Amino acid sequence: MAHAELQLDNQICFRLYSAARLITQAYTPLLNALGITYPQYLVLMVLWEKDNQPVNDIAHRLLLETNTVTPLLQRMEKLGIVSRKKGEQDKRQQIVSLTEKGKALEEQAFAQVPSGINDQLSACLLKQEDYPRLAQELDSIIDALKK
Amino acid sequence: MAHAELQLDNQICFRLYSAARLITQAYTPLLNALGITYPQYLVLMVLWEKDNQPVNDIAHRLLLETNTVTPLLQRMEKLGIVSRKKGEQDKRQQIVSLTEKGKALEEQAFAQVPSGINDQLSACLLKQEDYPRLAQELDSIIDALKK
DNA sequence: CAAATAAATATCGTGCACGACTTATTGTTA
DNA sequence: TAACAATAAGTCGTGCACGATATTTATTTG
Repeated sequence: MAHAELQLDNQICFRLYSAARLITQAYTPLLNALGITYPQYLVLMVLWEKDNQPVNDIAHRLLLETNTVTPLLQRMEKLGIVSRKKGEQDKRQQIVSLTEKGKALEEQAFAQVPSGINDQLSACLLKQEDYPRLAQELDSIIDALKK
Repeated sequence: MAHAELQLDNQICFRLYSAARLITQAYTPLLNALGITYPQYLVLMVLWEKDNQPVNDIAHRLLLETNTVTPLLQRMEKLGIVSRKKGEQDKRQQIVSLTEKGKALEEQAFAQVPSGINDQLSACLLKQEDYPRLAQELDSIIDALKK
C-alpha cells in the first residue's frame, strides 16, 4: 500500500474517463441505427441548434480543436449529412450546413436516442433530482480547466 | 429552439466527455515530464498497486478491452517501464511487470502529479468536501453501465 | 500601399478506443 | 482421448483527439 494519491480508487479523473467512455458506449448502438458516431452526434446537436456555422464556432462550442473537427466534418460530408462552402464575407471560413438528410436525422434521434439512454441509466442509483447538481459540478470543473 | 432533449446544454454525457478530456489535458504536461501518457499512467497505477499482473486483469481494472491494452503495454515495454513474459502455469497469459524504471516513476509521480493537478483545479468552485459525493455519483453511473 | 502579423482552416503523425477477427492454449465432454 | 468449446492475447481497420506545422486570406502597421 503506497501513496494514496496514486491509487486508482482515489482518482476523480479515472472516474470521469470511465464514465465518459461507458456512456459513449451506451450511445453507440442507438447512434449506429442513425449511421453516426457520438462526436458526429455532438456536431449535429450544435447545428440543429443553429445551422450554417463556421468550423471555428462548432469547435469552440464542443471545446475541441479545429484539427479534430475538420476531419470529423469531412467524414460527415462524405455521409451526406452536412455540406461545407467557403464563407462569402470571410473566404478563410468554411460554413457548415445541414443537408436535408442531416435535418431529417433530428426527428429520428429525438424518437430513439434520449429514451434509449434513459433506459440504460435507469439501473443507475442516481435519482432524477441529482442530475442538476451533478451537471453543475461538472460545469465547474470544465470552467476551471478550459482556457 | 427544438427538442430540449437534443440540446447540448442538457447532455450529461457531453459534460462527462468534456470534463474527462479537459482533466486529461491538465495531466498532459505533468506526465510529459515523466515521459508517459495518461492511459499509461493509469496502467502504472494499477501495477504500483499490485505488480506482475496478466493483461486481462489490467484491462478489467481499467474497464478497457485487451485490444486497447495490448498495444498500450507494447509501447510501455518499448519505453522500458514494463516487461512482459509468458505465464508459467497458463501459457496463454502475458504477465506484465514493472521494470526498475517503472518502479522509480512512482516517487517522481508522487512528487509532481497530484499537486500539479490540485493547483489547476483550485480555480474550480467545487469545495473539497464535494468530491466524495461526486465520486459516488460517477461510480453509480459507471456501475449501471458496465456489464 | 507594402510588409508584417494574425486568424481560419487544413494536413500530418502518434496514441488511444474499440469492433471484428485470428491464434495459441486450456478446459470440457462425448 | 479425440473433438469441441472456451479463454487469453493479439492483429487489423476506422474514428477520434491533439501537438506541430502549413496554407490561405484578412488585418494591422510602418
